[in-house]
This record gives sequence, structure tokens and C-alpha cells, in this order.
Amino acid sequence: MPGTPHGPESGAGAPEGGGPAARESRSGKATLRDVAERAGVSAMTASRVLRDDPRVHPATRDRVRAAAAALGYRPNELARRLRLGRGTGLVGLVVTNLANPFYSRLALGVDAVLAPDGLKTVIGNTRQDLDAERDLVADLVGRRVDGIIAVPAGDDQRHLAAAAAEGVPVVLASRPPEGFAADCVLVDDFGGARDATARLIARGHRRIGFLGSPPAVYTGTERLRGYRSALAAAGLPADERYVRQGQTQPHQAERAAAALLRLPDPPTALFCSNNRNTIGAFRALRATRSAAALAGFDDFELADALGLPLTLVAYDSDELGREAGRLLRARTRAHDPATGPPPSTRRVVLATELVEYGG
Amino acid sequence: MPGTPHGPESGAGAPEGGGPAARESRSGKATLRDVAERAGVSAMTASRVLRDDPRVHPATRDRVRAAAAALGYRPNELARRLRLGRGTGLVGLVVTNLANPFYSRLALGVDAVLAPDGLKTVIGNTRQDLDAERDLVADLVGRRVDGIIAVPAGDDQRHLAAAAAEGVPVVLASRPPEGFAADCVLVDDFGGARDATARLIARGHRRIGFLGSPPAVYTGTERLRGYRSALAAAGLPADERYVRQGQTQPHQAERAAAALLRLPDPPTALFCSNNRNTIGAFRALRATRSAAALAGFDDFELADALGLPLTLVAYDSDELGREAGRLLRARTRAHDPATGPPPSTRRVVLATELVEYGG
DNA sequence: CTGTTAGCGCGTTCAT
DNA sequence: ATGAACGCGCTAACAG
Repeated sequence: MPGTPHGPESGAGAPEGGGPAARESRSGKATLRDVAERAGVSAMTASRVLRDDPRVHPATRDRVRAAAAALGYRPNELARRLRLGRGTGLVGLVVTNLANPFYSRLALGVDAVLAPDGLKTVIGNTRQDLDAERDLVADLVGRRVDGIIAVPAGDDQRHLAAAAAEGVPVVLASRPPEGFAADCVLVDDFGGARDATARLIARGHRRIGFLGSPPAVYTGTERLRGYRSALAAAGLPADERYVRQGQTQPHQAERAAAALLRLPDPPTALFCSNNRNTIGAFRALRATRSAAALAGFDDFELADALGLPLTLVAYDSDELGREAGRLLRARTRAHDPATGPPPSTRRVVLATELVEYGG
Repeated sequence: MPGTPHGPESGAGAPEGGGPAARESRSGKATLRDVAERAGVSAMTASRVLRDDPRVHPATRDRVRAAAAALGYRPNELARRLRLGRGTGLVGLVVTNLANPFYSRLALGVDAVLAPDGLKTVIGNTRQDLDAERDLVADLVGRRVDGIIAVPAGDDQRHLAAAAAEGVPVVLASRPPEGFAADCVLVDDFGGARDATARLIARGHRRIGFLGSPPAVYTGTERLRGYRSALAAAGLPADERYVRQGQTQPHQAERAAAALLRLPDPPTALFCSNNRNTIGAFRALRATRSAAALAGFDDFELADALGLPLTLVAYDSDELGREAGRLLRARTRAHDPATGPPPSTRRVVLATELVEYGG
């Protein structure tokens, strides 16, 4: 038996309420000191054991381990991270609509790259609500996430700029930073849309409609630019009656497409700036038995099974997430000591590819 | 300059590196004391101001606010929560495959219910990997999440039982707890599958194939039970050659379906236990120009556009998430003082509905 | 109205 | 091999 392990005495001030169970009542969870007391050692020794510090007597080691197991002890990560000051191991992912497969893929890609580094992804859904986005970003910064990957809903990105200015690494996905510097990974929106439109033109179409998201959405306007560029390159007029922006869900797109098809000189082909619009347009074509050709941005499941010829601008949306994760990882590491100066901001653009689905 | 704000003396050990900038270098973020010093008040007063405690002189209030703004101060939520001991405001959501729309819907439902309570959802993807699931749950518990909503990958749920035993509220979605008590929200797997199969039988089918997930997946086996129940009720033999389990992705399901269709006495109808299998079976039918009838569990986008009659067991997967969120919220509140004893565990079952898509 | 003391749970530094 | 003191950043108690 060892001597009195309690030392000189703990003092006179603290109210030593009822037995040893008193401490555990706080949050219902055992603390390091509970383990230490139960093992008859100091908190310090318990800490060492639980972190596999070799400088502990094997016998004490076992006693502490037993005590920890008996109490179901789990180190409190909050306290731990606070003490270590090395960040939380959390990365915030801000998206507008998780129901869109595009975003769930993005999330998977991000997680695939970050998880091996021990980073957890906190996904926040903003429902296209800018206020919700602001609150979310503020909360993430307050929680001291190690970084933020965001697909901002609009062009007001001051909240992201603020986060970046406060030292939180920020990476934008699918949209470029607006008004501040940050890494980003984009899709070749302009080129993809231009190529798809050009293909419709090559097949003889002269009147081509455009269906897209609200003008505030970056990808939508870039794709519109691509569409217009192809028309201009072929010497075709840019008839604004053929351009319908603002549809964000299939049923809205279906109505917009139907409206185009009812024009006096209806378009003979439609180009859609995202999968929501493509699906809506498809329904409109089927409902009206229209023979108009269909092309769109974004590949999607079952696109090959619609019984209609379909030209899609495809790209690897997992890779979008993975690349965003890599960029963030690079920034995060740059925060470490002497890894050299922070790299200048990078902009990665992913290539697109035209795919044809059969009729 | 005010009197010595340093107090009795800070000691002799700490290396007081150069100037006031030293403190800010730690994590690059200003702390409450930085704000306090800059405003010439104590940390306590600064704290009061930033939490809108009314008991502060308006003039000091403004000085503190100005200092905070100048420093870009953000309270450290970690430290704050640690001190308050009221939990982290984080809820862990454990799913097996975010790419499946079923899970992203679930996540949206959960978030919709929890966000108004100020709870953030941390989504963890396990890729059907039980080890990953164990690690994830352990990490979430270590991070002191306020609760966990999980769709466990297999029937070994000891890690969840442990979490629950440690006092973390646990809610299971889409699968019942195995070996411990917990709230859960389920879909009427048995009834839905039985009804869909019965409908195929009513249409004259006598040889009906079954395509489903691996036997370890609860929903899959329940749905298999429902399928068998319908066969038995109609006095039809249960031919095991017609049952193919184990497909988790469409291309696997496609091969399994093709194999069934090549049998000497091929089934004239197929029932699929989830949307992955239904989509694979659809492809097989199309590829082989088979006229077999198709039914499946889970509704999915574009199911109506496949040019094939299709019977689906539909249910509200958003509601699944919302209900899980509600159950968790109830548990979380039960942790509060004297809200009465914790409610006994609840099991909610969501109804299903048969929908027919045209040919 | 403002400041001091104390401590959330943990880990580092220095002593023994 | 072990322990005491101190502090991460913040806030509830009690002073004054």
C-alpha cells in the first residue's frame, strides 16, 4: 500500500457535499478527476494514462484504465480542444439545397477528402435564404471551425469575406468569390453551355430557348453567357423572348418551357441551365408532345431512360467536392508554423463533357 | 491609463513575450480580455455588454462595443459552452449513404425541425462501414453532441447502446433499436411490401421475383417478410429461386434481375425492396425487352417518366426526418430540470401508400 | 454600475 | 514515476 495519496490536504473552502457521486451529477458524465479519484491518483497521472504517455508505472496504468472503463469515461473534446488551442477539427459546409443531388454529391466529395485528416463536416442547409446563410456562417465562425466550404446563395458575400478576414480559411464551390480573395473550384459553366448550344445549332436548330435559374445565381448567368456566345458565333439573333430565367424547381421550369412552346415562332430546341430546369422542360415536351430537341447542364440519374434524345453537359460533381476539400486542407495546413507563407489564392476550373442520351 | 489592471501579480514563471500583440497571436483571434483591455474595463464588464446585460453604464457599453468591433471580436463558443455546461447545440446525424436521396431528405427533415431550436446538425456518412460508424459515434459522443439520430448500417448497435447508456439521447430512423431501448421512427415496411405484392397477385401474377438489399439490412428483411406474407395469403408457393438479396446499387440489381428473367420459369413480375433495386430492375427489363411487371419500395423522381407501368410503395421521407427530430427534441428537453421523468421510449410507424405510374 | 474570485475539463510546465 | 500550479476563454456568484 502506498502512503497517503491525497497529499497535504485539499483545503478548507470547498463545500464537500455528499459522497463521491456529487461531482458526476453535473452533466451526467464522468470527468478526468472522477477517474483519477477512483484510481487513487492525481488528475495528471490519469491524463497521461489516457493519452498513452509511456512515463507511467504499468500498475497505475492498469488501475486508471480500469477506473475509466468502470465509469464509462470519455474525454471532453471541448475542454481538450480549448486547452490545446489547435482548432476544433470541424469544417463547415454551406449549401443551399441538400435535396439537389448535386449538393449531396458535393458533400460526399468534401467528406471523402477531409475525413482521413480527422476532420468532421458540419453541413448547413440555407434553403436559398441569405439571412439563414449569414447566421450559419457566423455560427460556424463562433464555433471555431477549421474552415468553411460554401456555395453562396447570392452575390452578397460579405459574411464570407468577414470570416476570411478573421482568419478562417474559406473555399467557394461552384461560385467565385465576390469582393474578396479566396480559393474556389468552378465548373466550366461558360464553355459547357456554349458547346451544348453549338451542338444544337450544328443540328440545324435556329430558334433555341433558354431556361435557367434566377439571374442572381452565378452559374446560371455564366451558362446564359455561354448560350449567347454560341448563338453569336453562329450569327444567330439573340431573341430575348426565348430566354426565361428564374425557375428553381421542375414544376416552375415546366410552365416556363410550356410558355416558350406556345410562342408564335416557338423554339425548335431548348437549352436548360441546370438539372431542375431540364427535368421540368422534359415534362413540358412530353405533355405537349413537342418534338423540340432538349439539352441541359448537369447529368442526372435516369437521364438515359426518358425515351427522348437528350444532350447533357456532364462533369464530376464528386470531384468538385474533393477539390474543394483539397484546397481547404492546403489552407488549413498553411496555418501551421513555418509551412511557408500562405499560398496565393487558387482558382480551379473543372472541365465539362457533352454526353448524348438516346431516343 | 487606469490603475494596474493586472491585479496582485501574475507570477514569475510565464514568459511575457513582447507587447500587447502577444496575446492575439495564439489563435489569431481576439479574446474577451483583449476587448476589455482596449475598452479599459474588466473582462466581466465586457462580457456583460456583449451579452446585452442591462446592468452596464451606457457609456461603457458603447466603449466596449466599439472595442469589440475594432478587434473583430467573436465570442468563443467552445469556451462559452464549456463554462455554461449546457451542451453544444450540436446534433449528430449518422447515415450510410448521403448520395441516396432518401438520406438527404431525411437530413433535411431533421434539420427543419431542429434548426428553429438553435440546434446544428452534424452529418456523418458511414459508407455502410460499421467501423466508420463506430468511430463516428464515439467522436460525436466525445464532442458532447446533444443527441444522435442514426440509421445504423447493421444489426450490431452496441456503440449506440453505449452512447445511450452514457446519457446521450439516441433516436433511430428507419430501423428499430437492437439490444437496447431507444426512440425510433419506422416506415411500415412489412405492410407496404405486402400490399404491393398483393396488388401484383391481384393482377394475375403467380411467379413474382424479389430483389433486395443484403439480409443484414432491417428494412430489406422486413420487406421480404411482407412479400412472403402476401404470397402465403394467396396460397402461392415461396420459391427461393426467385429471391435475390444483396444488391445495394442499381448495376448490381440490374444483373440480379437479368438472372431472374433467364430462369426456366421466369417470374412475370418483380418486387424490389428499395429504389436502388427498382432502378436496376427497370434497366434489366428494358434491356431484355421483358414484359414483366415491376413494383418497388420507395418513390423516386422521374418514376413516372420511364415509359413502363410501375407500382411503388411511397411514404414521406421528409416526415421521417422531422419525426426523428421531434423525438430527439423531446428527449433533449427531458434532460432539463424537473420536466418530469424521461418519457418511456416511443416507436412511431409511418404509413405507406401505393402509387401507380403509367405506361 | 463594476470588479474580484472561482472553476467548467483538460494539458503543459516545472517541481519533486 | 508522480503531482501542484497555472491557464485556455468565458461566465455565475458574490462582493463593493
